[in-house]
Amino acid sequence: MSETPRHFIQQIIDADIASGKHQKIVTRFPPEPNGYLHIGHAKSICLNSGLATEFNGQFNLRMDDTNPTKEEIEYVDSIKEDVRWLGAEWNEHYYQASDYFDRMHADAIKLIKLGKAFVCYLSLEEMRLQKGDFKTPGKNSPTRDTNVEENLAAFEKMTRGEFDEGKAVLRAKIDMAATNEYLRDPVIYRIRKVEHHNTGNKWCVYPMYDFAHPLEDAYEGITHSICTLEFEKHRPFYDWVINTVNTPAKPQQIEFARLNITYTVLSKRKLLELVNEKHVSGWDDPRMPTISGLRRRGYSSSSIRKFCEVIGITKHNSLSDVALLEHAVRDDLNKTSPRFMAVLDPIKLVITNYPEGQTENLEAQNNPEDPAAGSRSIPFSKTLLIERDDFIEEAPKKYFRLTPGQEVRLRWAYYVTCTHCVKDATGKVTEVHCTYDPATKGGDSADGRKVKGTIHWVSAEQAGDVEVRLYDRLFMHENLNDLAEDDDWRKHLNPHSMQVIRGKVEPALLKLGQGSRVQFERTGYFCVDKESTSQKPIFNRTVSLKDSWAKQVVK
RNA sequence: AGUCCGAUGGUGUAACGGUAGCACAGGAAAUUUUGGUUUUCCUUGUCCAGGUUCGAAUCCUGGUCGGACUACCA
Repeated sequence: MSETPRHFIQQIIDADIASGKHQKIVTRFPPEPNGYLHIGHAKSICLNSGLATEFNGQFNLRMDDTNPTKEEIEYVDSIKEDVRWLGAEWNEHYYQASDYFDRMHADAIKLIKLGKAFVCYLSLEEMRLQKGDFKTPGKNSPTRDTNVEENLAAFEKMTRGEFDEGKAVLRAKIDMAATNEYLRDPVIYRIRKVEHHNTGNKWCVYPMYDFAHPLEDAYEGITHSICTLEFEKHRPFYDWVINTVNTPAKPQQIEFARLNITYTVLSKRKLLELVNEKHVSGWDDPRMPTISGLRRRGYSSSSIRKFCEVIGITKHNSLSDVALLEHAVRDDLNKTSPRFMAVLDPIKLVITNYPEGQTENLEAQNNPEDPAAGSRSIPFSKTLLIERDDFIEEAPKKYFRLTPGQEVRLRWAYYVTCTHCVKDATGKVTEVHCTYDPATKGGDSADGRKVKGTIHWVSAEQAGDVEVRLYDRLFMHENLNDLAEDDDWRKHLNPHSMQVIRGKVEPALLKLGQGSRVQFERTGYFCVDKESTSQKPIFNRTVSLKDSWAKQVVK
């Protein structure tokens, strides 16, 4: 009878609490530190930490670092930073799979002693051949029935480094005829003579994910081990490990659908390639769907959490419209970001009847959505800069901006009436001229006269110069999971995903620190880039404002 | 091909045998010192075929379509 609908995982937990199966729940987010976190991970982080919060349970952050050849400390650091930034609180519950290597090794020996694991000397290729396929059952390994003592000794030799890589593995002994291939005597330990970023050279045998993961969960007392759909078929082996090793805790694996977003790639491999092939400037390029990229782009963590809430949790694959993400950030930034005026494509506006050389300061509200945000003062003078497309000499119907004879409001300033424009030899408009009504100071007319249009401006003399980076979607193709095999996803990169321009801004904008999020009135939400300095201010466009006039024009 | 999983407007989701609802997107209007915001209204949906039932998105059967799986990766 709750107002908010409950997704299937919440329902499972509701039932587990009701039945007394668990008094307290424990969830975890277990990234492999081999890449940066992206918005798809955010979905999982919000889910797991959100459940822990909702049920007053515990949330663990755990590095799943069981493969020393792919993982790096750089990634560990970025993952922690991103999870923290998202607001998921792990408190003291930070763990690393590599911290459990001793216990896992002991549990592998336990399996050998139970007659449930054996050392196998088949080559990779031989093992593949003997595995069978959908139709045909696999063949038993020649060493499948080796006795416990020999297996123990052989595993000891593996552990001491007496075999070369690939010469021996430890396998679970289950059933080579199982319809689920993950039960056909899967490999649980392999030899890797590589330094591990955490355990150094202590080990040369490392556990496989399918063996390690259920144990990690059990060691930590995870009650609900939530993962993505592709692990569904691994669940029988997950349960086999838990039950055969007979761990005190019995975590339950639950799968949900991973996130897909239109015009976006969310595979670690492709993101890595975007970085390595220099299609973007790095993992935190503002066009990247990584957490660090979104953050640099100006997304707030609350907008990302909101997005994750809105898309829901299900068991079927779907493709979320990127507009949902953009809506979440606009909605948040509308309420929270202060407004400023910035002109991105300037053209001169001369107020012919305004006194030459005079400057006055005008008061502007910082955020109409939030009176508590206060106000600021903006310099005004005879020569202003306005947006080039806020003037059209021969305007279409319903055009509310400047055109000869039309009166508009300069935001927070005066009503002005356009008189004419000045053009250069090529016919390009170089100046717009107008007259102002001194009685409309502040942007209001005492006689009740209305204007349809309000435009933004900056005072030419006082305006600051800034670099503005206009970002657009990285890809032009809607569903990048749906390409033909011979179709390279790189061919769908948007060549105009970043446009760098010079803008003119009101002075107050120059005082902002890196990461500040603002709205440029009538244009969009922007934030101060991390490369921004007082000598060279840089603004990133997070997302444009909705523009119903632009839609009108298209029609 | 086999096994498993799934299918609700254009998109993402809710409804747990009893009025198909919400959000986004799209459209129309009102308000507006941002053609923003806000408000109101509108368009569009239960994969198909049978069955059970007074009643089916929901349960059953069979199809169709989609996804996952054939690593000493996670």
